[in-house]
Amino acid sequence: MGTITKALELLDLFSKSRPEIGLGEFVKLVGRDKATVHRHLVELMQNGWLEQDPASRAYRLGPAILRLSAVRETTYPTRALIRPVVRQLSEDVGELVHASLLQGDQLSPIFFADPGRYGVQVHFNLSELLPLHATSSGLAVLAFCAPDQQERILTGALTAYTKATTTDPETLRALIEDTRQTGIAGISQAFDAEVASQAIAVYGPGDRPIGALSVSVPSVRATPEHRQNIRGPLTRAARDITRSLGGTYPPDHPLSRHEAEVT
Amino acid sequence: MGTITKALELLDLFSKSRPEIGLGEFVKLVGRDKATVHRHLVELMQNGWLEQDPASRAYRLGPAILRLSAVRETTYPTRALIRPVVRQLSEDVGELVHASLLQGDQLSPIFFADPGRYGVQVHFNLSELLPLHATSSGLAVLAFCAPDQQERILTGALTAYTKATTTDPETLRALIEDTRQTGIAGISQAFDAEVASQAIAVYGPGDRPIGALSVSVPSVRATPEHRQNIRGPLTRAARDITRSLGGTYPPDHPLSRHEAEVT
DNA sequence: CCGGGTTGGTTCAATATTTGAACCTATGGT
DNA sequence: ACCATAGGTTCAAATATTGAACCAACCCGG
Repeated sequence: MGTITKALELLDLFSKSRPEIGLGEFVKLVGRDKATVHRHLVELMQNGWLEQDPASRAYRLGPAILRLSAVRETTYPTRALIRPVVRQLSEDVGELVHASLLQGDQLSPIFFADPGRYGVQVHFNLSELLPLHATSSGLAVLAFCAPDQQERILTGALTAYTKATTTDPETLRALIEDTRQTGIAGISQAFDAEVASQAIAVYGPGDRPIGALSVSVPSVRATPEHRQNIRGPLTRAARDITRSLGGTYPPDHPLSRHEAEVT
Repeated sequence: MGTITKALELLDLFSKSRPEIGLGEFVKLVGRDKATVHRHLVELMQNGWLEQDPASRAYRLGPAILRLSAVRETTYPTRALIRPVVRQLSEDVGELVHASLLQGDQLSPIFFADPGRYGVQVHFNLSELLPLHATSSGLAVLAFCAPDQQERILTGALTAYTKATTTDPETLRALIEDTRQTGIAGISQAFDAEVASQAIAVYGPGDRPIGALSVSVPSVRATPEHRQNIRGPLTRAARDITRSLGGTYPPDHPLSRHEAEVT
């Protein structure tokens, strides 16, 4: 692992629930030497990627991030393109919908919408990275991503988030095979014990998925009929996103065949 | 310069006018070896900070940025706090107003507002970094920043953006001294030949400025009266921002004295 | 006001990582 | 078929990174 990756990992530790991190906490979280971590923090700070609270001495994300995210969104407005589709789908199926983009070996959620219709609704925490092996979005991507990446995930550490998380590589391979057949990944209670979700990969100009679109349903409402009713709108929405990102579904993906659309 | 800084410099090259950069272009821009640059690009890409267009092979900013900027804004909404003040000030003075945050030895603009009132209006390009020595915002920060940073800037390369840019360290020192007296930095035609601007530093919890608030006027309208009329609202707006960011003006800044308010 | 615990930060020799000249490959133009 | 250009790779040499030990400041109970 190179120095750059180590430094970027430090940045990835930030999230909504952990917006400020002290030196000691960093050390605990990444398990590297204090001197090393400190040097990295200082270098990130000098470049505006972090700033330090003068009082608590804790570090938080710096202004460099803001500028670059503005650059990315004005020149390549993925988020803006995805937003209306996610909103609409959420309305249509009456459930929480979120879209995320592949970032290394994890998924980075970039937008979610909650119809706010039922009393019970899935709560979604934007700004936490999602694992590929324990979420339907992850599975949707994993099933069609580069073979070496798939292998890396399957042979790597498979964290169990709930009792139902699949941590056996072979079982996971079977799930991947299913997903490759239908194009739709379905997972229940593997990341959150109360949630069942379905997801479809979305593509950009390349022939590998760049992310996924997912519908999450509280387990109590996850009947086979409800799940079935979601598939049509989900498929159409995923197609929309892929199209507006300038992508197409490659031959190895079921959605490349028009007649395969689930209705 | 450490590896991390080198990699982050690559990211900083992106801007609205340069949203995609190829390997060769990177090499020209940073003047480092192709192999080095490539290794850095790959590492940034593996972490989701860059992505590569499959067709053109050019690199662009990746989704990691989006997530982190969301984290920063939800937990420490600088941009959201600054936005209304910039808008209001722009309305009040009828000119382009922008706020930027110190990022290393440059300023990163984070918001601007244009009243859209006159026919001639300063055009502002968000998402380009601003130099400290050639902009009023920069001067406002430079006058009150850490001595070693000031020294580094003054003794470093002072790029001339126009014929009027101050590139002599001693002249710059005099400008800094002026700014320290009044708290307001004024510069004409030093960065853009058609623009004169005034700026005031803004502070966070620490005792060094974290950025600046600036009003830009087209040279043709920059009469002494107009400039004078701007100072009051600008001072009040800068105070507002500093206050809402949890900061105060330190003793070495003229704005720390309440009676010093320009009216 | 003392002393022990905690957290942030620094040093410097040992060492692993980065570096870059040269090389390879693919693509597009003529 | 050729050359030019751009992206990408290799491996020995050089350099930057590393981490155990150390220092300093702060907090808190006695």
